[in-house]
Amino acid sequence: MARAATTADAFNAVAEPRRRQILDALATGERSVNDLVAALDLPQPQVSKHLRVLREVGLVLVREEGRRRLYRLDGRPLKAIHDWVGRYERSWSQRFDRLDAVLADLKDEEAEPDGGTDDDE
Amino acid sequence: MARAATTADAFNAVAEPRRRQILDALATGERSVNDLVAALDLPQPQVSKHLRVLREVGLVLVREEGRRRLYRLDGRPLKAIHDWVGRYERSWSQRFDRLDAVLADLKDEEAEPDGGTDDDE
DNA sequence: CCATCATATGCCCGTATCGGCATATGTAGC
DNA sequence: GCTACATATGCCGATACGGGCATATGATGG
Repeated sequence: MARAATTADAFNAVAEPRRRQILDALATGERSVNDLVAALDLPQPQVSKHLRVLREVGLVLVREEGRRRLYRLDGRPLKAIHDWVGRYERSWSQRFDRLDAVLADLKDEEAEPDGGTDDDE
Repeated sequence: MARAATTADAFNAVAEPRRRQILDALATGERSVNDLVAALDLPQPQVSKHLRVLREVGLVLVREEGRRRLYRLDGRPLKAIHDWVGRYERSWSQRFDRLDAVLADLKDEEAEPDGGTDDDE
């Protein structure tokens, strides 16, 4: 089977650093391919290929203007990532550490009703 | 070169759905490998391999208890993802749509000072 | 119509993936 | 020590990636 296609979903598409760079560059607004080539200092074919992936997962939209193509960000597919990752916020935010400790203690008590080390608070 | 290693960073590690499932299962608390095997209905070697990847990027911690290994979530590496994705929140949140439209209009005016279609808003 | 600019595709390579299966390592208990 | 359990590792095949480079497609202007 191998790894899931990069076009499988936003998670895979965005795992590639260059693709994130492209999105970052597009955050300011519409840009042509050549614009991006200059901004990211990458060979043009690569940029086009990365844009293809981003387009297939719906992260960018294209608009044709004369002979150039203007790419535009569409971050909606990122919401899924944000939502999923957001569920773990407690696990890095100091703000939730105390709560987690309490929950862990409660779980321990469930498992061992006789209570073990009753480390304070 | 090929795709970046799955162990390159949290972005790549988490792009794999099964690994997300594992993290989800660990969100409740520590679990042994066999626990996860049962919960996810996956062959044990696969679970072990996925756990290896998650460990290498620091998303899980292990604790040895007798002959079993208890894995525990450590979501800190997810913060980078959350931070990056968070910068795009405006692009999916309705809350920011109006602001974006205004910004886009401003940009258009910059580009075409003679004004084009002045579709009201 | 022909040359030029802008972008997309195609092909080759080396690499690392994930899945499946067998097996190695390691611990527990008799 | 040997057997059973728990987990990790190794090897295989298939796949598709990302980079490099050449080239096709497409639109513009003379």
